[in-house]
Amino acid sequence: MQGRDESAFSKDEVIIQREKLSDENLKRIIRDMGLKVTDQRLAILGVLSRGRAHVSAQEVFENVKPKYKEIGFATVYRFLKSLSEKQFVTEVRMGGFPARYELTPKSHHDHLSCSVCGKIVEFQNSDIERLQLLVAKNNGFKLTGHVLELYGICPDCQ
Amino acid sequence: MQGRDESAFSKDEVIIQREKLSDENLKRIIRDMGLKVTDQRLAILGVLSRGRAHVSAQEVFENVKPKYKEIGFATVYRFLKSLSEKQFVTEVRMGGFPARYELTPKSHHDHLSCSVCGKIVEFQNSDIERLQLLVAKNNGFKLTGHVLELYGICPDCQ
DNA sequence: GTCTATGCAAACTATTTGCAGGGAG
DNA sequence: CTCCCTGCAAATAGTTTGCATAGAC
Repeated sequence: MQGRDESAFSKDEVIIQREKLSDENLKRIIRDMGLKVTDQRLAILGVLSRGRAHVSAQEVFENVKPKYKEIGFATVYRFLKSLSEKQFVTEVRMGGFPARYELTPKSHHDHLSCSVCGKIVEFQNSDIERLQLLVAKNNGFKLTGHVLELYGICPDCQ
Repeated sequence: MQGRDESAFSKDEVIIQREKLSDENLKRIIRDMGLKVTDQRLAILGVLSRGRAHVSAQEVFENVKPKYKEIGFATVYRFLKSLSEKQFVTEVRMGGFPARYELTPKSHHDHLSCSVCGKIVEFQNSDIERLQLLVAKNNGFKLTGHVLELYGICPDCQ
């Protein structure tokens, strides 16, 4: 999808290591939430853990449907909501696009998203993080968190 | 609201000047967009320029209604959209909440807010802006905007 | 007078909820 | 066997669009 050579590879861009979760892991996550293990829930979690990060409910639905043709949107939304509430997944909303979901990453990162197609790229930049701390300190604040979302037009949409 | 002395004043912090727009100014804005001047449009712009920053379409509607009881949501949305497209207002979407609109500030700024008392400090930091551009460029994106919100605990609340 | 803007209602998109039956523990 | 979970359909919230009329220029 990206005819980009090594030299152009940004130091900021990160390929987040999403853990490969075994079926047993998935089941434990569900049980830890105090919920029952069902095929649908396993399938939804499977999509989140195996597939591309940042999937919309629609995409989850379409990925699960081949196996469980009778699954409904309600099931997808309801489970995604449970997962969000329990912090197992993070809901990312950008622009007017449908929410996208990712397994809550171990390592912090920010998002760069395309305002045309909605594609999301993750990045980390320690210089920005450091400057944020500085701004907070200069204002006497103790920094506890931040949201940094960059909007732009991706190479494919330009 | 700020029992703080001069020495603690950060170089990053800015007090945003929100311009007081006269009726003539409002009309000019509308004409400059190549649109016709109507009472409804003046009223909508008036709400944006006089009231609190970051109003939702709903709030604009409610503020205009007393004067123009027959106004419809469509008019509000349509004009807000025109204003956004022409960059006269900026659309801010956070979480799953309805979009909020503010007259595009002359000087760009970000927010540092206290998670205890809710106080908001606006700041500018050109180093961070520069780094953001770099991140976008490294990923082949054309940067069009960003949201940077820092959360922390202010001096008074620590 | 011409063409844009408006109000209304209906359409649309993303998401949530009510309900009766189905399945996990 | 008991609830929780599911699918379906209907409901909701925010926003957009189609259309006939009203109004700006």
